[in-house]
Amino acid sequence: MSNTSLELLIKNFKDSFPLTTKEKAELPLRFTERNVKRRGFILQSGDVCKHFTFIVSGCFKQYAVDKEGKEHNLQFAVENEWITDLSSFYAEKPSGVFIEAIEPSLILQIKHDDLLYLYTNYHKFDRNFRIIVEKKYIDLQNRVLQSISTTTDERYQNFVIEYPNLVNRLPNTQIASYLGITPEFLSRIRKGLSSKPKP
Amino acid sequence: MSNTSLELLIKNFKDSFPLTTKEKAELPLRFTERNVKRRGFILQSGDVCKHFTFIVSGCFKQYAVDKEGKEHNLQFAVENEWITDLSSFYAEKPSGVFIEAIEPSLILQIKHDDLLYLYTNYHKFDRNFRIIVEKKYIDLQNRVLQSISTTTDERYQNFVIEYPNLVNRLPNTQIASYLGITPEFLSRIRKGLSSKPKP
DNA sequence: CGAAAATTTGACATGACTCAACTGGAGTGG
DNA sequence: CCACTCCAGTTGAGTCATGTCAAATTTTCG
Repeated sequence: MSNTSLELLIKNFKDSFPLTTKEKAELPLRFTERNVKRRGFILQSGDVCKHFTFIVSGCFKQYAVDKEGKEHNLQFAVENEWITDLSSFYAEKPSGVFIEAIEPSLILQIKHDDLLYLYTNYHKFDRNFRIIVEKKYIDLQNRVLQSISTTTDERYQNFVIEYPNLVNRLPNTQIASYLGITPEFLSRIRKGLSSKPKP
Repeated sequence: MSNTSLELLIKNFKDSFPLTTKEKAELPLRFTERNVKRRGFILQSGDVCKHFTFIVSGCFKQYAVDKEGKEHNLQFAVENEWITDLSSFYAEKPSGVFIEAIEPSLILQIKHDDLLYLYTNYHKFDRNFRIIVEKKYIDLQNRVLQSISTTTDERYQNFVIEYPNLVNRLPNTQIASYLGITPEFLSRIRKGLSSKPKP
């Protein structure tokens, strides 16, 4: 594991509860560094999700594919964020989603058993991963709230405000999939058609 | 705290990681039992969410109110489940949601500081609350996936299959609010209009 | 029992999708 | 450097999904 990767990981934990020297020493033993090419997968539907992944650099999307073959983006994740399919990872059951690199990426991955080892032997990891998931839960809940209470316009505006960096990095097709609308309709929203009052 | 309440709480933890005798002894000291009338609030928008709540019996809804005064249900929770506004609870900031009893209910509540006390002094509570939130996260993610990938019909059908007990206990208005549709349209879905081919 | 809430229904308006065609860049190979 | 393809993005026309509003009916709960 490279030094810069390790430092970013330590810094990420530090934002919740800083690690002790002994805890820090575990990281290179338990995490594996890996390069992923653009369009590379770290999880495919049907496989068991074996890793909890920390993104050092790059960008990923997590999506499900419906019966008609359409992709539906569940989330994006960029550098200094975590991604996994929690449901598959903990239950060790086949996943229903894909996790794919949108950009060439550098990641640190920990296997299920190694994470359980950390949980069991160090109180702090239980705590820090509790907080990681809590933050993700809060994001998801805001998203659910938006999906049931706002117009599609507003949801797009909010996306632009909340993830300005993603708007530049992603094609609109991907954002449309995330918002649950067609690319054509997103195009019209962007043109401002739907917000114009009649002349 | 009554014995039956305590037993249900212990049993709830046991489904993740069973508590030791010492840990069990903390529960009556840290949790407070409370009766809530139908339509009673345990959290109102604008207030800080001070408790993590375990439901012994009864049923609650968590919802946000938009500018037009409409309610949007984020989640329901029944006996043997947990409910709080995580975002307000941990940040100790004013909440944007209400949590209201749909039925007369009996609950156990723990305050922020008491929960932090348990987290700090007993590894097991960090772990068990990590698992509680992970399960809720998985539910939410499935919900997001449905909202961006399925028709309204399917979402209602899934709701009926996944929460058969709730369908009996809740008025359809509440379910419509949860699904993000109008009560009128839900009524039509239930009539099967939207799936019927033309005569 | 009586008031308030929930449900259903009809007519109409609007949001959002589909499909097909067109535009305009970003590679790629000659 | 040009011609070509490929893909994201845009646009228009028609259609289906869902919302709005209003009224009639039923259910629920105090």
